[in-house]
Amino acid sequence: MTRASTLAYDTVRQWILDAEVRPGQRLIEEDVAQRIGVSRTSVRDCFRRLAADGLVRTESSRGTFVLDLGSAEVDEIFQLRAMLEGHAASLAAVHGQPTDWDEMSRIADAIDRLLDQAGPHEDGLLSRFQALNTEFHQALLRASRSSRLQSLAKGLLDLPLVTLKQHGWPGEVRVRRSNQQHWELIDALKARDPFLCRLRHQAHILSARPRAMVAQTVPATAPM
Amino acid sequence: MTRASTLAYDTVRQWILDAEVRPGQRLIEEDVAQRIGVSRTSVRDCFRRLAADGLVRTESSRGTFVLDLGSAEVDEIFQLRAMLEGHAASLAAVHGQPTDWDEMSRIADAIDRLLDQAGPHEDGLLSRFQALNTEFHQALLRASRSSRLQSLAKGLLDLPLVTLKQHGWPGEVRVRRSNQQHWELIDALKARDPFLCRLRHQAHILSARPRAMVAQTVPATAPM
DNA sequence: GATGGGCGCAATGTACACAAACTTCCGCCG
DNA sequence: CGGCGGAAGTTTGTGTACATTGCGCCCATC
Repeated sequence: MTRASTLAYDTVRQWILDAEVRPGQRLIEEDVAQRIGVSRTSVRDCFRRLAADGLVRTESSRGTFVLDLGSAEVDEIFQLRAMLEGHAASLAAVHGQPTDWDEMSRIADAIDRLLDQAGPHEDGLLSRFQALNTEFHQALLRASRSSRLQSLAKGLLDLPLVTLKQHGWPGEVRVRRSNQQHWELIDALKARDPFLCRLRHQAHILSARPRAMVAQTVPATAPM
Repeated sequence: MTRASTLAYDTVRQWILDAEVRPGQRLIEEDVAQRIGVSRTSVRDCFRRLAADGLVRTESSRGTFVLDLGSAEVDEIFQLRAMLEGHAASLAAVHGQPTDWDEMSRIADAIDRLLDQAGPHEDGLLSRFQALNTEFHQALLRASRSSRLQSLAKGLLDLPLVTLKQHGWPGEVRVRRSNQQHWELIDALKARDPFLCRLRHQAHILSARPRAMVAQTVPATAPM
């Protein structure tokens, strides 16, 4: 699993996240194997790992298909992320260390600098922001010191990325506001206020949710 | 993936849940393949699926090892279950159908009958109760009509089973009380009270948590 | 006697070949 | 003309053989 299988995994994963393969598209083992230059065995192995991540689904004897999320499902994922990462934020307020705040500050600063340096609408800006944003959220998860929670929430982080990419650049105003919320979370963490951390981070995540189809979910039972 | 691989998956999964292989034990692909009567290929496939379930972990080039949970991790899992399944309960109160209540009632009734029929301490009673109990919780998850939440929570259901088995039969009083809580949840679902459903089910799950090491977690930030 | 390096074995990782299954398309019958 | 059934082709599932890697033991040297 050291070389070929991991190469295949990284490659196909990037294809999916970069939308180089369409959502819902069928991936044929031999095609993928030839494109990457490894054997079908390794590709099958990589498909299993991607299936575990939820990035593809494999139907018995019928093929594996790239993740295709409806807007209702995207909304569902954001709700779950709000619940799980909100919990992580409150745990981080208690179990986190100053080095964790440093790490998160470093990433938030990188996002600020990215926005300052970047021109009006550079290509790849969205991808670089998403990468840093994901890093920030993962740093928070690590700070919670809860490995199970970490792996659960991590599994939800990447899923909506391909959908979000289709929405295009959300606009500098929204992105700056989002990073402002990152800094506010860091403040609450430093103050070691678990309740405030939970609420701020939940609000932050739900703010980033795409606007379509916010109805149909149940406000009264929103995650707390 | 239809025959051999699934056979291997079911078999090894049962080994783990029945504690026929020790937690932390290394599983050697060829040994397992010979014991089950399939090839190493299928066993590798089944290991990947078990790793996705979290029942084993595979270290690159070093082997796959049976899940071994410390008591702190078990407690962590129960906290997460309370949060996730509590949310599922509130969603079920809104999205659930009468057929769902029927299904859950059927299972709760089966648990009652199991306790009535069984003598003082029949062997395998614990396993049969755990099976029915898992069924009940899965029925609730289905009633939530949230596929993502369902798969997340389902992944946590089986994990502590092997540890719980080591604690032995919890006693008829506790089991009857647990099933009483099942009936109370069904009542709240029928009343379509999301908030009450969430609270009752969270309390139910935390009640079933093993007693050791309940400290070290953070009461003030308990999942809501 | 202890430590470090190299060699050998065992288990995993990879490739390829064969078998089973699903899909599709074409022909036949109603 | 339409629907159903079968056969061929494509794709996945499984088994086996080979390469690679990690680990431990043994021997040599200090």
